[in-house]
Amino acid sequence: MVRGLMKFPGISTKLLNISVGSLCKFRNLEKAESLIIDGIRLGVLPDVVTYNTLINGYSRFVGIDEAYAVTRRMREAGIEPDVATYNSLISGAARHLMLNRVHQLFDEMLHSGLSPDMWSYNTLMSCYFKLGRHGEAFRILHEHVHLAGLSPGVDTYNILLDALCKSGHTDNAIELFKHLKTRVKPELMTYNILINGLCKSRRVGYANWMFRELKKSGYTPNAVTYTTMLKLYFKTKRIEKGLQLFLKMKKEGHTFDGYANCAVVSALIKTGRAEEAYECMKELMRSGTRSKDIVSYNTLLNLYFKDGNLDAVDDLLEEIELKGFKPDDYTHTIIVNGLLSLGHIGGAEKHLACIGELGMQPSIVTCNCMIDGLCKAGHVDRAMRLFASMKVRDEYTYTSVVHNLCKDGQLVCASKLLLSCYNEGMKIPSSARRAVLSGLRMTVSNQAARKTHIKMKAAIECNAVMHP
DNA sequence: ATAGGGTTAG
Repeated sequence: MVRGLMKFPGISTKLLNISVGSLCKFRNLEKAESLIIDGIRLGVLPDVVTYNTLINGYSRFVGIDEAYAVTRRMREAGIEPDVATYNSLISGAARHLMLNRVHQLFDEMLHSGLSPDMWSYNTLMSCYFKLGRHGEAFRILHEHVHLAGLSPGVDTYNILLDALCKSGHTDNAIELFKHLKTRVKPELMTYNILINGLCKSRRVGYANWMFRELKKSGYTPNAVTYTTMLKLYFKTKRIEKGLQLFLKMKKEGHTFDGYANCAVVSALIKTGRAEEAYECMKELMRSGTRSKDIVSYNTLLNLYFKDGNLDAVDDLLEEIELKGFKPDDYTHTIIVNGLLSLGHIGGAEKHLACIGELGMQPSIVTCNCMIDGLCKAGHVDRAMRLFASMKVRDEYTYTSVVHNLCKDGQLVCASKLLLSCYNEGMKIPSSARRAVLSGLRMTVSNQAARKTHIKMKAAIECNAVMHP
């Protein structure tokens, strides 16, 4: 291949870059590097683009240190890194949320006399957003971007909109959308981000409005748009409408990657339609290898568990390992929850322990399932021990514990936990409050307990006014 | 750099 390049001096480096680019794209970094070395031997000199391509590959697929090591080799070859080099390194560090590293690279870039561009700042801002540090992200936009004389592009707005939506500030997102339309042309992605954010916060009317805006602006909805709408239908219990949309998606070729299938299957499982779920899952597994990822395996695993098909579960777990997919938090939750719902309490506890042995930390969702399952199997004491050991808990943890303590007659404990939720501003469904109050209302013979109950009731009712 | 799928309580 390289010998061929020799025949075309001048364009040979361009051809080298194209080859290096496609090798890097398919994670073939060693081959890309040896191609560069062969090239040098034969007089085809790599340029800054060649090295940037390689650095980008290392940064994406290997690691930030390995990517950085290439910049040294680059300098040795007499080529100085440019802004694109640093942007690749920065995005690698940002992907792993290594904020210190990101800042270090910014400093180094400035010291080399290079100015960060809009892409650099976009990466920095998205890193701050992912860390939940919105204030600092906006500070970068207002102070650094404008100071540098840069102006936000549509991609900057996309990042801002997504962050606003995901943090629940959908009103601000809508305002920002109206503003950005006066400055840049929204992309299809811009609409998709907004529709998704509006759907997730149940702003159905606005979501439909944005969908119409999308079509008015001349774009055609894509697989992402439709999958988002599909989820909205399922969430609002419009199963038939969702299934109709899925049919349309299939006809128009929007189900190639299996995303929609997974959404449909899990909706069918939840509504007890296992037969149809199997049918839909079969379509997914028949299609290209691209759609068989850990998410589709998790979906299928959940289906087998909900169907009580433990033999199929075993086979599937073996297949997952054989194919080299790595079980994630969802996989473990599905296993623990599946075992619990089939009455295999000991098996679930064993699996929970084995997560730690695999070097992973059981997720909060997995623990929530375990707590709920233990309670329902009558082991409230064991559940409360796990509850006590959890460093972070969410509304699922508390809702489950409060309900189960009520059922177990531990009303004072349930009341205290419920009150602590109100104090922390946690959103607890009103059903939990009703359970506690009706428990407390039951007459107790013991005079002291009765007094405590009355006090608890008063405190909870007082909170009910402030947290309806 | 930025969009969609899979797990839990009532």
